[in-house]
Amino acid sequence: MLFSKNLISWYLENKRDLPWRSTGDPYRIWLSEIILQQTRVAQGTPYYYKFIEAFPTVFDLAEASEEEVLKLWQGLGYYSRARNLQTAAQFVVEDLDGKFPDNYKDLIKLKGVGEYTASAIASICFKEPVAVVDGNVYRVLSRIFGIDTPINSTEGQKQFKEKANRLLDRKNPADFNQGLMEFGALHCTPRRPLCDNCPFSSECVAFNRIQIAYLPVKLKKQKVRKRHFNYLVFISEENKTILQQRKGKGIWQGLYEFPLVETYSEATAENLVQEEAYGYYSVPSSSKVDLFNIEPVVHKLSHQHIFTKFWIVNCEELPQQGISFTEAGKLPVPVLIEKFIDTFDF
DNA sequence: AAGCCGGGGTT
DNA sequence: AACCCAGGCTT
Repeated sequence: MLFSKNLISWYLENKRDLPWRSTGDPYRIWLSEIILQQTRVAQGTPYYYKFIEAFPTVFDLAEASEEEVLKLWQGLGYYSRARNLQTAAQFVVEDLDGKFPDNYKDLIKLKGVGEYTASAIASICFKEPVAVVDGNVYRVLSRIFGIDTPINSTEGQKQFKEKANRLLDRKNPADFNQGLMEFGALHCTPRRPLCDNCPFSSECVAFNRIQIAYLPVKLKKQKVRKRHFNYLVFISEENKTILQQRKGKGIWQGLYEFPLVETYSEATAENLVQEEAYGYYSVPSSSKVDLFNIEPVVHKLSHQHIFTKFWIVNCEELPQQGISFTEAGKLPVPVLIEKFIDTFDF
């Protein structure tokens, strides 16, 4: 009780003025929460404005094409969020008569809405007493209460969820939840938290034991996979090129890229031609292949490092249907491709 | 339970 | 280079 009271008063004095804090519209809160999944406020905010402008209501979003949504989402990453966003919007319009769900149980049925997001929307928009547990909450609670169960273990998730729900101010879950996250984002930060000016320092277990650096506990780190991508940048005499859509599983699903030859190690012009001979792409024998970048471009994802070579293929006619560079610029592409296009400057 | 899914900021 | 970010889905 004292904890929640202190927390909420800290929040009311220190909270940032963010665009989604001036609305009670569950559609807008939902949109902001999806955008902010694993994404910093500073990175997500421009996208929030773009989406609200392009799709002021859930009906507008439901009617858009998937390509339009992906193009607006371009650069934000985790593209399944964009696809799920639209699936959920269409579900709300077609199955719920355009009325957004107003409780946790129904919210979590939406594609892309998990325990965290359902709790956030339910508490913020409808004052339902359900505690959120995100990265901030793990950090703040583990430190103040000295909980050293790994936050990415099943036991840890259960434990932190129970703790948050016991602490929750059931009369004001909106400010409690946002306050806990805001406190983690602004004050109890991962590195160098502001302990000398902390309203909880007298009771904080980590501070009293000088163990801030050791909490929260997180199990192992995933090792990074290294991949070698070779993009064939076709350029015809008509100044057209080839982009194709990534399908199936894996990264960048639904986005467009140049024809890709992936190799197990760094490719040379010789073995690249051999790879092609295996039937991926037929490069017209009359065409000239030039390596654009001597040193591979390293594109780093959280779980993969992609070493990339761009091969310029000048040819009279394209081996398949091509598009102009102007059209290519309108398609959603990974940041890796976007940066190349900007550099190459057709 | 573990693996996969982006891009960028911070240290 | 490692860690983290208003996590969720698939296997």
